[in-house]
Amino acid sequence: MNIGAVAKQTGLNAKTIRYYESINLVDSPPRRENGYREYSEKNVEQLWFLRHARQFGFSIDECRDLLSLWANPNRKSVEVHSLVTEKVKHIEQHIQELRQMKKVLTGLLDECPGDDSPHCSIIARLATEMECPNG
Amino acid sequence: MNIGAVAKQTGLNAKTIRYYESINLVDSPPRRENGYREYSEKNVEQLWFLRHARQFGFSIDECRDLLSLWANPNRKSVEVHSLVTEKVKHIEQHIQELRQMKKVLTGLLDECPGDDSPHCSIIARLATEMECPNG
DNA sequence: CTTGACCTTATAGTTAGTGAAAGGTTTAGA
DNA sequence: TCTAAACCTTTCACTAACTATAAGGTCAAG
Repeated sequence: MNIGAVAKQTGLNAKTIRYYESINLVDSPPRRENGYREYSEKNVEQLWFLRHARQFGFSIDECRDLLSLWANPNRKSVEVHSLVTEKVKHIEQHIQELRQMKKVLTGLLDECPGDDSPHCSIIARLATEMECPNG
Repeated sequence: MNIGAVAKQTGLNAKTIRYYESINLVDSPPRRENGYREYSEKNVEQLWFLRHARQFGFSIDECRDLLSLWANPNRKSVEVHSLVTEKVKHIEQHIQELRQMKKVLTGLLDECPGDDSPHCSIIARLATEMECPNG
């Protein structure tokens, strides 16, 4: 299978696939005489795995760990479980930060007339020395 | 005022201040004979503005727009209002995406025993061809 | 024989800085 | 007066995860 077909099948960009290879995230497929990459079943499966893991929001480094756990028949499921638990915690944190930001900005919007006048409390607050709105 | 004092006052890193200057986000302060930057009140105010805007979560490009609105006495507050409204919308979108991710991962966690056995439905799901979990 | 769709590589750009290298200046202390 | 610390300067390289571009080789159809 050529890279284009693999890209179409997995939904990954061909450039992304080459990128994953360049950072040694996946095995390098063998090359044909003309230099083209020839993907085996196993190569394609790795890429599918990555496609899914990335969609779940895992970083490249986390994907590296997941791939290694996948490949290891002696893995303990608790390792996977704690990796994912950590991930969920980070996501929760991120959500909290965004909620706080949204709250502050929404508050500012209420104070801004939003008309043709130049008076705007948002601008005023940005320009004024004040304590940190997020903490 | 030297860059170090400005950094201490505004809470911005000196490198960050130089960086903002290098991308023409703020006015370049004049230099002394020894080449050191000499910050005026106005220079420092711009940096304060940036500090605040960044804390509110605005990107550098958005800060550029906000700075320009701030400097423009003929601005209409509706321009600021719609810029911030857009920002809030993006934050909401982002939150929704993270919520969806969290939901899926939490669901996976429930299916994984988290013990010493290698059997793990999380790994299994990542390895299996399936439809996109986010949409 | 040419056109277009493939494939290859290397390089640079994206965000918003941070770290390091290598050096000049100033100030405080011995 | 010398020196060490604490400033300041610049430029380059690095981060995450690709994407875009350039410049070129290969292959299949008409």
